[in-house]
Amino acid sequence: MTASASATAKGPATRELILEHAYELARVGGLEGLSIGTLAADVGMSKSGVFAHFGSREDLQLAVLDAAARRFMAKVLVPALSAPRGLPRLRAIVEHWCEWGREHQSGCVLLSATAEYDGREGALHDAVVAQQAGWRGELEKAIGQAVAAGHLRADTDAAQLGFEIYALMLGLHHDAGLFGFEQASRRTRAAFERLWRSWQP
Amino acid sequence: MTASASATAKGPATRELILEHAYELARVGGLEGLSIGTLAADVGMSKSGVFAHFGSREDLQLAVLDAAARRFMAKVLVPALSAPRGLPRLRAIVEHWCEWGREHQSGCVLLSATAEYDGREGALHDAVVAQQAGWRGELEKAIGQAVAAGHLRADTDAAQLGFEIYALMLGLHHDAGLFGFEQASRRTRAAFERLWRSWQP
DNA sequence: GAAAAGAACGAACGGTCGTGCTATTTTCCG
DNA sequence: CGGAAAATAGCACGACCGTTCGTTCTTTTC
Repeated sequence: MTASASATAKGPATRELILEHAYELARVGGLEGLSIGTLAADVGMSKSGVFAHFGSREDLQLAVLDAAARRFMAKVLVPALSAPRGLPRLRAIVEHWCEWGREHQSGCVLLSATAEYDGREGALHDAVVAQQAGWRGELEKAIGQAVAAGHLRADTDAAQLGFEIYALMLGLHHDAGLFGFEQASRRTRAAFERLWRSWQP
Repeated sequence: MTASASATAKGPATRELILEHAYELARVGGLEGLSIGTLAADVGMSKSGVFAHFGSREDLQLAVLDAAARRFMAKVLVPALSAPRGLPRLRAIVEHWCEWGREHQSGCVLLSATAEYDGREGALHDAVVAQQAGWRGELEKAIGQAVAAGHLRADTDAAQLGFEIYALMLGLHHDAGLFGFEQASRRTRAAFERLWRSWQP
């Protein structure tokens, strides 16, 4: 086959299918717990068939991490962009983020990846840092717009507020996994109301 | 050897030595990444020699988790008990907790364990939940004393404040691992000052 | 329809995993 | 010092790991 283009080639399609299964497996076992044999059995393929789509296990893990990041952006950031700039959009981000947390009680690839790789070095560590820094940047951008719109105090430190928002979401995920989502969700919402209030102009 | 008691028997002593090495290894690789072979090489013993001290890998992991919990209590809670009850003690807990975070940038067994086991079931999951619930209980107890002493608002919800404190410490650990401890520490302290202020009577 | 390319398979490799079993060494008490 | 008991080593096992290689089946292109 040369480069002519039917609707969809077979290769990329199954690669996507594999990534979908891998994503689900990694949610429970983390990227470190993801094994090619288990993944192949889950997809219904041979080990070598799966392996051929990624040059190595590390490349597979990188691809799963990237897929997770794209999903997160599509589920949390993109829908919030339809809310008006400023505090409404910030609230929308948090809202969709909580929903993401509800759907990922069994584990979130992005979070487990930070726990798995923050102490080591290598391509995965770098990718995790880049992903986290990118998302934090988006968050701070939305905060900056809320400041510019006068919805938050003019002397708001975007990085500081971004940290506190992120910390609350970490708390949600942590407590949801251990003590149940409903209780954790209630406390998170209460904390956010206090947070918004204390940064309002 | 029967049950008579010299100063220290050999067995428990090397068991403790093994646990020390295992704890350090688990800080980096997590409890899931802890392997008996690597541990044995690290201690300078044979695999079977190490293995004999714990009936199984799972028992080893449980022992490491327990050792981590005892260390945490000894480093964070116990020293804070010498501060007077109420807000001073609460602040002391946070202070020693931050110090713990500084010494555990490369990874904390207790936190990685929650990430590794919160979605599964089994003895380790149960142990993690018990440990986390126990610590949260201690935290809420200290909060309750601060309320009783009039250092915090009388209508303070101890569980809610406990959640928010814990969330900030999660934020510290997260950001310290990814972006450096100093920056994360500054933001955590700033957040805590705001937090205390917003719950003061 | 022949030829070329792509995709998946199956078997095998060297390693490491956790876990048994049997010796051998070390420790401790009388 | 001697003998029981505890501690450690050595070895082997089956299972799984990531990876490589040659083969086969399917699809596309000429």
